[in-house]
Amino acid sequence: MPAGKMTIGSFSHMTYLSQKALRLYDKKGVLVPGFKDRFTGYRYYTIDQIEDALKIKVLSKLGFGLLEISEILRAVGDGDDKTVSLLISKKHRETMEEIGRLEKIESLLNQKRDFMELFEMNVSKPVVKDSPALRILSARRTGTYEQICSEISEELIRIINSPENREKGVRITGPCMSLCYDEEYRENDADIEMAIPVRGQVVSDNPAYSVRTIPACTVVSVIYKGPYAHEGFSAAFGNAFKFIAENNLESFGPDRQIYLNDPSETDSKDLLTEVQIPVKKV
Amino acid sequence: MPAGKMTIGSFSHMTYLSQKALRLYDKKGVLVPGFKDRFTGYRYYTIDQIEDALKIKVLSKLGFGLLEISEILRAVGDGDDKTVSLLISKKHRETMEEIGRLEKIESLLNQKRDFMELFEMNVSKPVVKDSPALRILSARRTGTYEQICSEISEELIRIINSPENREKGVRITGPCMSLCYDEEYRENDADIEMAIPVRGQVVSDNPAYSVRTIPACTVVSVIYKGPYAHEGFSAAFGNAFKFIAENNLESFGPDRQIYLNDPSETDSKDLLTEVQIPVKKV
DNA sequence: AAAAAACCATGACCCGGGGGAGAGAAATAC
DNA sequence: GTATTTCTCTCCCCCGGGTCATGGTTTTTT
Repeated sequence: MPAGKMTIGSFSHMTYLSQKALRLYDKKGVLVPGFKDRFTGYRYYTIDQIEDALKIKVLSKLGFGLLEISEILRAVGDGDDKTVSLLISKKHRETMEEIGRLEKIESLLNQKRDFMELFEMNVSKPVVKDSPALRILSARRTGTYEQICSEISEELIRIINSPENREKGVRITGPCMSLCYDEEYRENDADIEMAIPVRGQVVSDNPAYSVRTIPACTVVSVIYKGPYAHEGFSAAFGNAFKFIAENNLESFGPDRQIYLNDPSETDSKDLLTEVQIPVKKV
Repeated sequence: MPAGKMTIGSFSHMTYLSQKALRLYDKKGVLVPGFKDRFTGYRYYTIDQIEDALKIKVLSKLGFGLLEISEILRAVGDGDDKTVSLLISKKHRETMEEIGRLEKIESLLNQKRDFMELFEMNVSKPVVKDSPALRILSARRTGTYEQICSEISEELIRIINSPENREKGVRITGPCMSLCYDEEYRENDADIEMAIPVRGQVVSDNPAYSVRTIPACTVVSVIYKGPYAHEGFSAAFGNAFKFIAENNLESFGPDRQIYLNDPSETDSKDLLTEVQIPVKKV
């Protein structure tokens, strides 16, 4: 019965598991050495454990985590085939999903070889997120986009910067935004509410400009970079609605555009706009 | 100029990057907030940084590490297209390799659905490793496997356990092994050296049994589980030699079989044997 | 002006090990 | 019997954040 027990080094040599890994398995209880010197802490493995080690190695290469490996080994020991095959098919599913994810990445990397293009992508991917309730000062009007935006936003700033409101601690709490009430996109005669998030009691001499709170809601959001009057801008909407359709969502309520930087002091090609489309929760 | 700077929370909302991630990026220097309150430690981001954040997010989703992302952003800033495309193609390669690896795993998981089969695999994958020099007590003889093994190993144990050698501190330092000098596998008339690793000065009354040191060498190794007289055993050799051929290695010198557990006290189906085939270094 | 709510900060643990430091133990050599 | 080499031990940092926990700040509400 030569070498009934082995040190971690020789066990490592036999199983092709690193000493580091073996120590970890010991700590995690996945593979605890048969003997352990109380005083020196030395680990001594038995020959029987080679088998377990080989199993662990196989499972590990297959992508199972240590916790799953422990479960599987226990289930195998108990003859619990159901648990085992459940874990297997779960891992199989996960692996296929991961492959799909990587394949998408691969095609992107392959396609955009010269890469700078990747950064020219001026429409981000659509994302579902929760938009908090906002207390806004706003006015709603019909006309062309440019007109309404410039007119109303000027007036909004004027109101907020009035001495009266300044004294009352009224302040802007977020970027300027517009809400579009049209069902379809229209160039002229758009029905638009221009708004700016505020804090404090706003006093307005113009009754068209009032404070209200838009409720929190779930939105599909894309960020667009570039001038307002660009194809990419509608592409942003396009992407968002495509995403909504693909995911069986239903949009409702006014779309929002949030002007993340100031048109008056930003080069138009660097403008950032977030498009938010409220959707019903799933 | 509404909201010239944002807290980490609103920046997180805009960029879809978690606060945790943003703090990490700050620490790693990948994306440092534009302003930072010296006393409270609060981070304030500027609108310009949204762009960087979006880039980082894209790169991160593509699988780049933070270090690589920093490099890319810097290179992009410097207009250093070469570095960028190098990093891209590197990542592309890595991604394809990863896909290949996962596809192999996927087919294994798919194929061995009922899984218990996976553990019935009684031949491990061939591996190249370095085998250390060993000081052995051995004898070489011609005959059938069974005969030689049982005869010689009995004698080896007898010699080592003799009172004389016991007193001199002679001890066994590893599992029993055999070296096969035949070019081809042969059932009868095999030329076999049976050996056992020892320590100390061994005294032998039989000149056929002598101590020598087999040199360290590189070997291809497979571990086989099961009875010696099983198909799987030759499968182990088969796997190993296939592996050697596939990797353009050249085998030389006697093959070794290492008997990891004791035949006399182990059920034959649980026997573990390591097959080592010395190969020339590449 | 005080109380409450929301927000932000740091820090530690988790995955699965690789890499390395410094100290103690075991084997070999003389 | 001693000295040297070789093992082995534990402890800490690294990847890229998710997930608490605890405590300070800011904003909002009353």
